[in-house]
Amino acid sequence: MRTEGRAKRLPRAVRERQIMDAAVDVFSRLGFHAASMDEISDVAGISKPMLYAYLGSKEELFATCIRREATRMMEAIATGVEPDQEPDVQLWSGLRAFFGFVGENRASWMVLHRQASTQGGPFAVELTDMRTRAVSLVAALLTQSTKAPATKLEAESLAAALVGAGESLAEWWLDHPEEPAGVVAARLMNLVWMGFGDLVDGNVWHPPSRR
Amino acid sequence: MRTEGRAKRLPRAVRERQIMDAAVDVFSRLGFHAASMDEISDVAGISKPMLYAYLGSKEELFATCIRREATRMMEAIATGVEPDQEPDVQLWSGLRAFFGFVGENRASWMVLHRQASTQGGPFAVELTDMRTRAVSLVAALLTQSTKAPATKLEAESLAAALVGAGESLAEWWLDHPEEPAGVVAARLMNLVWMGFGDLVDGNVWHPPSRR
DNA sequence: CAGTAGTCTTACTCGCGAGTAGGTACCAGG
DNA sequence: CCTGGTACCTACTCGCGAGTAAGACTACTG
Repeated sequence: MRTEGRAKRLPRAVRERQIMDAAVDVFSRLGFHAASMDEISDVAGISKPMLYAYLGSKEELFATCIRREATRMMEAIATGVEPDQEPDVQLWSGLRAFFGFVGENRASWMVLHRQASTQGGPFAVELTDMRTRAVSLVAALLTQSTKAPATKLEAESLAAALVGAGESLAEWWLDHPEEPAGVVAARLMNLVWMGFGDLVDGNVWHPPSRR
Repeated sequence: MRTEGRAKRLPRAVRERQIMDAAVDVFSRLGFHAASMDEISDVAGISKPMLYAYLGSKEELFATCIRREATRMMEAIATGVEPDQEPDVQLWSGLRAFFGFVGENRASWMVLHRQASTQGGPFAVELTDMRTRAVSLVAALLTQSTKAPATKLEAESLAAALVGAGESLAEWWLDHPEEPAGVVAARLMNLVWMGFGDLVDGNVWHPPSRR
């Protein structure tokens, strides 16, 4: 991963990108505390003072990583989802987009999910923000469905459970990469839409290919 | 939380308990890296060398905490679940036991879920062990249900999703402590057993009080 | 070609925290 | 009252990592 070519004297914007990429990589592998600024500057192929000059302190750098990756991910999902469709189709497209993103951005996902959630610092804010947006999205989807959950609290907690199920399944997926994204997404779709009760009886939810 | 009475010259077994309790408390609040041995010994009301004499290095201490709390939790669930019952009732009792434990042992839960899962060290083993046991438990429950998921992989991933949903909902619950454990458990039960599809149509799952 | 702005480096300081050396108090049993 | 053992302490060493001082090298601009 180490940058080799020693390409010298690059413009600031480019360097910042390189540094951010390196930081996400290192943070995802080691976690916030265990990651050292020396390691990050090393992976980025620059010296430490550059790092401080461009991205500030370690905490600032981490927060910036979170923000960037969270934005990337929410955009990926927003792009993938299809509004003005039946609730089940909306959920389905959202899940596909989510698992698609995780599959192609494992490091981003690890920084977001594992690292950010544990460090109680100013980062939790960024992360909680994104998670809240995701939960609200799902909660809105549930509420808009006819006789769905009554109270706001109920919808929110169900949405939290669903988001958590997605996160956890994504985590599991990291250990079983042989499965394609679509299959994993479909599985979760079936779980949350049909429920075990129906699955036990052999009733499954079909993707919109039949439409 | 600081131990005041300066009760002196206690037998080793008692001190070890105190130290473990203090360690779980500190680890849960600060995480593995940010927690210092000085802080732990301070909270436990003893000096650092005692800590090292009794519980070994920081890593050993942390691993011991994980093991103890994981065991406590799995025992709580095993005690709460009712085998030889219909699958839905088994799941229901398991969920109740789980949320009951988390509600009364927030610190234990945080150490287990947030801290242990992120530190890639030798702890992950302990934690993964427990999680695997939990997932296997659920997977077995699913497989034993008649026409349930075909492949082993499918059952496992669904179980992982369910366990994750539980973890996530427990996390959400920490921010909404006003809700009683039973309500939260019932909500998850409805989600995973009935699915949104049924919930949207107003079909809910009833706890076994009707039996 | 001097000046100025921006890129980039080596070589430090300094505090924090893991782990330890070397003791002191207290309680057995002889 | 001595002898050993166990509980317990103060006061260190020492490395690692965050953050910085001070300057060098390049490139554009007049």
